[in-house]
Amino acid sequence: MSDLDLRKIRVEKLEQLKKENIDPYPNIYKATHEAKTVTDNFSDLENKKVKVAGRLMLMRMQGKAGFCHIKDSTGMIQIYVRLDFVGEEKLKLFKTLDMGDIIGVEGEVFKTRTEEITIKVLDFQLLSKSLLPLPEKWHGLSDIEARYRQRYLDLIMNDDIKESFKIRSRAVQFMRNFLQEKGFLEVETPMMQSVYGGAYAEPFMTHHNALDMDLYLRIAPELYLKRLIVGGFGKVFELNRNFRNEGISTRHNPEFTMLELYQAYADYNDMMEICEDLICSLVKEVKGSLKIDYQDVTLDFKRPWKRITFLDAVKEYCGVDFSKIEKTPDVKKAAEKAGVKVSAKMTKWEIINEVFEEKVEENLIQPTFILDYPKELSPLAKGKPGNSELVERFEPYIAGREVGNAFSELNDPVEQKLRFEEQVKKRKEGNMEAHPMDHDFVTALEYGMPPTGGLGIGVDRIIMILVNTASIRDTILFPQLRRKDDK
RNA sequence: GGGCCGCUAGCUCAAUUGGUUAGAGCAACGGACUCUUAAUCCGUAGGUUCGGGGUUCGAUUCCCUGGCGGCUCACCA
Repeated sequence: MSDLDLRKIRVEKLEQLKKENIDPYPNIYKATHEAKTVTDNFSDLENKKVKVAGRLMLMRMQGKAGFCHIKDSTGMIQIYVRLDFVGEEKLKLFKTLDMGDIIGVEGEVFKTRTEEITIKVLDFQLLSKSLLPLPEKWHGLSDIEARYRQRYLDLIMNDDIKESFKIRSRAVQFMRNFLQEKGFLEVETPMMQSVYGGAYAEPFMTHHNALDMDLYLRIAPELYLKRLIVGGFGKVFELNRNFRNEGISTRHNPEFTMLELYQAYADYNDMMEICEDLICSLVKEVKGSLKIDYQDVTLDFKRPWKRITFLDAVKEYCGVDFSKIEKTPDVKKAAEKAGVKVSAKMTKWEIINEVFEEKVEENLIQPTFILDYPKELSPLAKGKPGNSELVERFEPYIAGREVGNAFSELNDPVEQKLRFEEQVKKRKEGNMEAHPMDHDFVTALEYGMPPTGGLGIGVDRIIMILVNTASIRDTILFPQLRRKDDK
């Protein structure tokens, strides 16, 4: 039977209901209890009247009586409908109901012979007629594409995905509370920017008609948050969406959630402390332990996490000590010898970074801080004293993936301007991910920004670990998909 | 964007080397059934096999092309 036929039958039922003056979509129903509160408080509620509302998920009718399960936001509960209790009219009406219909039931709480907590229905009301059949009750909805495109069906049928999004909500809430308790002020800065910056990425472009001006969706809030530090806020954070116009993968969605925080009179060591504290507290809160299973490994978040410099990490996993190699051609030779492909126009630090990505990242399973990155690749970070080529920057890695980025913020306006100019030069050479010049940001720095530490954490990637999924799509309710024409 | 894999009834899945009229369970419809648990039993109906083209006496199956998805590589930091 095609879905149109199935729908037609239900539409006819709908018409019939209207003929009988039954509103299939009444405005309100006041339930007194949720499914879980009934099952959790049976001893108090036994033989008492309750009103519960939910979606019909299972029906076992046997002529003049029947058991069904309804599901509300808290879970499932069994209901028992019987001719003796509801009368002939209502039983007839009940039999016309379909799985997926949303009903409100009023009745007494009892236990069946098999000890299942059940509501003996004395009266019920249809609250919303469902016109389309639900997926199969046993296997549910497993088609991955359908689960993303019709997430509502996924949520109705698959309790585990619903649980994942509850965890996500709790985690985000936890991060906000954690930071607010530490004195950080949550702020909101522009998502539509005329100059974008704060990360290496291509932006989405849009246009404001009244101003007749192109705008970019932000790739990061960084430069605005630092303006706020200039303005005198001591601790700020923003937890919201970023947009990057790049490939989609199990680890990338075009819009994703980022936490960025900035603290005046702090440096990257302070950020490391906050990062460790935040993530460990979060893991403990959500998972109840600092040791958790993720895919096929066990992650141990016990503090302190491993700390190793960028160059030492390359040395450890690739066997080459690039700190001892000065000239670009020699760096290139060493990289190629290590089996890393490099192109002719790459600079020394781009090559070493390539080696890091190829050889090191996949090994960083346990929570690890990689410290002291190349200055050339970190145009917003402050230099490391005593080394002209490195900056005070770290990235936390978990399960082989970069989950954040932090540094002692560059607050020297003259140097910042030079760094931007280097970026602009790279752009002209064809690197479209390089930063554009942001004159106003430099101006802000010229008024003076205190020494500041900043930290960014990829929220979706942290959630992936908490809900043990290999795909970022399982942490985003409506992941981006290619448009599919209906009909 | 490249490579590999997938797409069959509303859902979950079958269909022999290319061979009758594409099957089954659930859902639906009709009937029986007043403590069921994926309720059971009897019966009925339901298909653009992702779209288009080709090869063939014959295509769900083979070829070409397009669509969508998954994994992966690239881009991404």
